[in-house]
Amino acid sequence: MDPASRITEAFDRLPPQLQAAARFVLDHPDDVALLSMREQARRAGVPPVTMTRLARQLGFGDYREFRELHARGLRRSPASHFSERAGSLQQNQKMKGDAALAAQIGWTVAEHVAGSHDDGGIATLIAAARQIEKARRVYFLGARSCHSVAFHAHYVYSLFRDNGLLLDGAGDTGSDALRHATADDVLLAVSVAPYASVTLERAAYAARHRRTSVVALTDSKLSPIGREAAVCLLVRTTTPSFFHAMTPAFALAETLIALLAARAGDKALGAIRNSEAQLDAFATFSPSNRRKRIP
Amino acid sequence: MDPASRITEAFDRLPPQLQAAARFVLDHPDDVALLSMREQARRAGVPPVTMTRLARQLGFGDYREFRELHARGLRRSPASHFSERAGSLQQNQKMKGDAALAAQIGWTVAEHVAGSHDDGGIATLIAAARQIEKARRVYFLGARSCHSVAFHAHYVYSLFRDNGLLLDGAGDTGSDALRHATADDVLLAVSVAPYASVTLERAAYAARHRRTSVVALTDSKLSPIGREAAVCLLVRTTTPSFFHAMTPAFALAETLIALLAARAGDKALGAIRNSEAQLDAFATFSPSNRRKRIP
DNA sequence: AATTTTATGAATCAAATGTTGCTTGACCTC
DNA sequence: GAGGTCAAGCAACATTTGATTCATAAAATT
Repeated sequence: MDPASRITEAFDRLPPQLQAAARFVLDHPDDVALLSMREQARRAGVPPVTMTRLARQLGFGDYREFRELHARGLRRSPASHFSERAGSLQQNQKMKGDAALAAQIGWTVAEHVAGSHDDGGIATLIAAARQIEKARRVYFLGARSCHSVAFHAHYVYSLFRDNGLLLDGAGDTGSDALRHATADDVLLAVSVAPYASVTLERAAYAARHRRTSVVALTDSKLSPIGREAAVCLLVRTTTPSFFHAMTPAFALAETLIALLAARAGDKALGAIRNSEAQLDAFATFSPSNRRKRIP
Repeated sequence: MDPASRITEAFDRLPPQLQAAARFVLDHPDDVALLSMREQARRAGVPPVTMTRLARQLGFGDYREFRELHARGLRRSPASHFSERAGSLQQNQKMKGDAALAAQIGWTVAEHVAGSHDDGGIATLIAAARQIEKARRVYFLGARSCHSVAFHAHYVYSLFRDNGLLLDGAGDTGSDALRHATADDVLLAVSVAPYASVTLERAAYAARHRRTSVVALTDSKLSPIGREAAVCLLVRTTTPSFFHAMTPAFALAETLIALLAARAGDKALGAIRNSEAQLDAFATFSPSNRRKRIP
């Protein structure tokens, strides 16, 4: 529950000194997260113990708990929706071992997905869409763990545009097409740590020698590819598991393509009908339960 | 001056370890203000000294100075304490057109990811893991939009097990390997609407003629492939966008593989070190900022 | 090849943090 | 007035924090 309302609710039942502390907390919630507890006590004009007691009185085990709740409200990407749910679920059910791990992975990733779609994320998403829309040709590049992302983006993109090219030819011919890249083209490059060398080399080649604008889908502005890029789509990849997660990158790529389709409007719709007809002719999909949307 | 721009400006002149620290700071500015310096160092994967040195290098006398600059950017204006950040909702409504769509997609998908990791989801996830663990061989199958999911699952799986096989040979030889499938094998088949015919045919062949158990990653227990399956991992694919989302399926697959790695414990760890060594020999990854986990 | 310079992490240090135990004093009840 | 309860604060505590020192390793320079 929101700590502020918890305080106001309990305020009247508090002894005078605790009320003084509570008032300070209520008036300076940011300080609770940013200052040391002793410093808060100093400013509130109470001895440090009082702060401890306040937290305890409000039902927290720790002052750390209390502080972290305030910190969560302060963070700029407050996607905390999922981890909150995680906490309660886990306490209720006392998941153990594998189940707990799996659950934590799921919630963390969900949070990362939501987090990459915050205001800043969407702004860059739109910037990327603009770049791609005016491109003569769009190259999709991603190696190893990032390959699936590039592949999928290209696949869906190709359902409504015919100027997309996936750079993954067999026999190391993957990037031959880049030889014909121009300054009017866009390279959508996917690369998160650990950064596959091929991707970096090819993106650098495209950017420097072909003057192609690079839209990077990566994990940091300062990643090798982020520095090369005109637009930088950022995602988190950390998880409690052994590996890092590609799901957030996948999600952002998917949204980007959906955004492009939406912006193309009827044009995209017509193209998709076209694709459907062609795929029908090949009996690509099972006839039962046919849906409207292809991918 | 803005610490972020000060970092990007000085980044190139920094030694590698300081760059690692700088990256963390730039990627997690909130954490700089809210976490202890040592904790930041831990998360950045550098010793605590490095953080001190970074602050000093950037022209701050103290780490405290550095942190306080970040804290200042975090503080809310006094007025907003009471409106309690109804921000996210309001902003969503203020958003228009593309931005609103993108935000909604992100939110919906995040919800689906979290939803597929609920109690039931995790139970089946563990059931699937059990099946796979005792398998002689594990086949990965997914066509079209589901290909990326199968590909990624196989890629990560192969980092610590050598009995995985991706069914996607060129020239329509994709499923020749299934001819040697046995009842001791498992087929992980990914198939969501609209269901690609190849996947269904091949899964049916494996299940009926080879007696191979099928673990299905699909959108309904009643989907063509769900009825064939021994274990059924379910995901939602609906979005407000034109297409349906593959991200939830991707996420669940990723968790499944992570779960397998975790359950394998040290065995998996050793195998991964092995993979790392081999990839190092081929200089697969960029040496800068090497992280611990591969995929 | 030799020498200087730079980069890095382990060990160490004093300062601070949050907590606990104990004491004091006020107020109430019987 | 004795006994009890509750607030409140002091002092000591083990931890943790951020900084410093020093030895070694790696680059750059001569």
